[in-house]
This record gives sequence, C-alpha cells and structure tokens, in this order.
Amino acid sequence: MRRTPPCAGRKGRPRSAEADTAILEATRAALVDLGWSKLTMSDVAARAGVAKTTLYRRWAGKNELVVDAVAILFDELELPDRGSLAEDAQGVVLQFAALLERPEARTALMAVVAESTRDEALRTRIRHAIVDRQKRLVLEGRRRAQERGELPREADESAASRTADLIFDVVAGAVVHRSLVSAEPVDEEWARSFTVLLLGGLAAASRPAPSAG
Amino acid sequence: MRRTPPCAGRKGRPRSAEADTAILEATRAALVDLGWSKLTMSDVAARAGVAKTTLYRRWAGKNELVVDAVAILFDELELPDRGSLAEDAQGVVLQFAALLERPEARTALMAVVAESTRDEALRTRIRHAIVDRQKRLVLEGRRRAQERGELPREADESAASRTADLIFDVVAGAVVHRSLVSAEPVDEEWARSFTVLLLGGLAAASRPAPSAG
DNA sequence: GATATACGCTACGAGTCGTAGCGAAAGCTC
DNA sequence: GAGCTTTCGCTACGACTCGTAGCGTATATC
Repeated sequence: MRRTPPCAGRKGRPRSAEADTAILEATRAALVDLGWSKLTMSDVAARAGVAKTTLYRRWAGKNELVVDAVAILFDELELPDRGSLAEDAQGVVLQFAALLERPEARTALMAVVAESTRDEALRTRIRHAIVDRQKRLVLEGRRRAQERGELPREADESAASRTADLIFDVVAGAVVHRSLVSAEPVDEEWARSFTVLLLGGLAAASRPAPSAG
Repeated sequence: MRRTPPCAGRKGRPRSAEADTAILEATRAALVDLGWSKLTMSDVAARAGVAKTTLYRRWAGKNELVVDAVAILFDELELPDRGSLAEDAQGVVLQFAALLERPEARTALMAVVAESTRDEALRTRIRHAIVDRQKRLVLEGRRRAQERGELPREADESAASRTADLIFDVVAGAVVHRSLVSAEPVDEEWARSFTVLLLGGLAAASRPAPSAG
C-alpha cells in the first residue's frame, strides 16, 4: 500500500499512525472543498498539520494518496438481508448511490479512474483497494438468493464467475452513469425499475434459449 | 460552445477555422501522448502551431477544450440495421467499446466527468456535446424493434422516456465500467451475455408483474 | 480607407511540483 | 541508560504551468 516499505518490524522511529489518519482525513476534506484538479499536496499537508515532505515519504503522488483516502469509504457498503433478491439488490443500489452523493467519493473515483487509463500500477491499486473488494456484495447476494431458491446453483464454476462479473459491471456502471454522467437522481423509483430489469435479465439468462416474440 | 461569443456576422477579422481544427486535433494527440493530468495548454498550442493566447481566446480552460476535442469522436457511433434488436444492441455495445479503446476517448471522458462533479457549467456542456446526442441510438433501436414487433409500442409517453433513459444508463455504464474500471475486454462473448441480460430484462419489465419463484 | 477583430510573440507574477539538506525528536536494540 | 536508526518539521530550490497583459501586425467588414 505504501510507497516506501518499512516492512514492519524495522528499527528506528516508526511512522506516526496519527499522521496517517490525519493525512487521509485531510485529503477527503480537501476533495470536498477543492475537487480533484485544485487539490494540492501542499494544501493537504497544511490541513493535516504535517510537513509536505511527510506526504511524499508515504505516497508517490496525488493519485496514490487519493485512492487510499477514498478506498475506506467504499468498505462501508453492506448487504443486510432484506428477505429477497430484489430487495437486496435494490438496497445495495441505493447504498451505492448514497455513497456517490458524497463529493469526495464521486470526484475522487472518476478522477483516479481517468488517471489509471494511462497508469497500469494505479489501475491495479484501484482494483485491489476499491473494486475487487466490492464484488463480495454480488457474491453474497447470489449465495443468499440460491439458499432461498430464487436462483439456481450453477454447475459451471467459470460461467458463474463470469456472470458475477457481468452483474457487478452492470450494477456499478449503471449507478455511476446515472448519478455522475446523466446527473439524474438514483431514487427508489429508479432503483426499482433497474432491479426489475436486472432480475428479469438474470432469469432470462439462466433459461435455455430466448424465444422471440 | 465558445468562450467569447463572436455571434457570427460581426465585423473585423474572423477566427481561423483551420486553427480550430488544428487545435482540436492537437488536443486529441496530446491526450494520447500525455494523458489528462500532464496535458498542458502550452503543449497543445505548440502542437497546433498557434499561440497559447489563441487557445485562451476560444476556450476557458483545459476542461472545455477537451470536451470539444473528444465530443466529435462520439458522433461516429452508428446503429446499422442488423435485423434484430439483439443484433443491433450487441453491435452498438461493441462499437462503443471500440471507441473506449482509443486512449484519447477513454482518458478524456472520465477526466471531464470527474471535473464536472464540481462544475455545473461543465456538466451541462458535457451533456449537450456528448451524452444527450447518443441517446438517439437507444431511441432509434427501440423504434426499429417496435416496427419489427419485438417490443410493444408504449402508451405512456413519460414511462417510455424513463425506460429509454434507464437503458441508456445501463448500456453506457456497463460498457464503461467493464472497460475502464474492471479493465476487462468487451469482446463478442461479453457483448452477447450482456445483450441477453438486457433484453431479457426488458421483456420482464414490459410484462405485467413478476411472480416470485 | 476606416474600423474592428484575430493573431503571434514576449514577458510577467503567482502558484505548484518533487527533492535535498538540515537539526531535532522518537522509538528500537543492546 | 547508550547507541543506532528512522521519522519529522522546516527551509530552500530549480523547473514547470498557469492565465493575463501589452504590442505590432494581419485580415476581415462597413
């Protein structure tokens, strides 16, 4: 995660954990106030009450710092059991939308993704710190639905994995696009319509062959 | 579209159209070579063979310039009649994915969206120049499917509009997320799976009520 | 021809970047 | 405790970018 690897258990003075949290918190605050492009390392350092050099000792630059600063926000997402697959899906959609309402999350997510198109290392960092961690929601939702008998248990492991990836891209992509690009509200009504579309599609996909008409 | 409004038909020397196209072309080239954050106005001016001041006379800044530079790329999207709704949908998904393979498109789109989260004017600019123009693809696809009898003609105008918006967000969002965030290929196989999901969902959504399993 | 605008060029202050060097502080090991 | 190691805050630095202003010149309309 960190730039320099003090690899734990080294000699000498350890890095201040307080400074770490102060910096990450200051980064989120700066994102809210300034946005991505106007956020500067100097400003973050000043807000956190640390020297600018301390930032550069831990993170290679703005990209890496911001990824770590917002990654924790996405871990707040949960999947409480609401009794049915439809309710579970709708719930997580609204949760994700609420997260994207937070300025630091919406700004940072898009910005680092944009930068990652030209930075392989940053892309893997984003995947590990943010994206892959949230696939647990899809897997957990499916597991519950299978236990309820709402979805069939899949025999083909790799096909099941591909389906999970597909669902993840559809859900996350649609919510992000609706919220940030189309700039329309992700409210209960939209979430319901979207869930109907998604679950209907899943049902059709698990059936043998779609008959036209 | 432009910063200063020469409102057409004014007196004095008109702005060079050649400079316009040279600047936009240089911007796309610079995006390919440098990416978003390292792209500078000075560099674009040098590539285009114009003075830096000429850029600032026409665009307020990097954001606005890049929006105009990449907007034209999205107008290349077409919807050739492939005979069925499924084929049409799959075709446009692959087209969109191919567009997002171009570095200038993928980098610029995400970056300007990120900036737009804190800039209302920029957001409307993006919507007018890029997003809203592409909804034509959804509307055209639906019109054809209705003529073929694949989709019912909707009585409620506003519900039909909401459905079109939903489809647009799902398609564009899923492709963008798959391609840029998950960083997995949008190939024929994925496009087929996604299309099955989408069309199955549409069929379910147009049916009266889903009966639980 | 008069007027009005666009253009290229140069220069400028302000701000940011990422790094280096320093002395001091804080922890770990013996 | 002594000694070593690493971190910390601070200052300064050259390089770069930003957006603007001023100037003389080019090119259009009236």
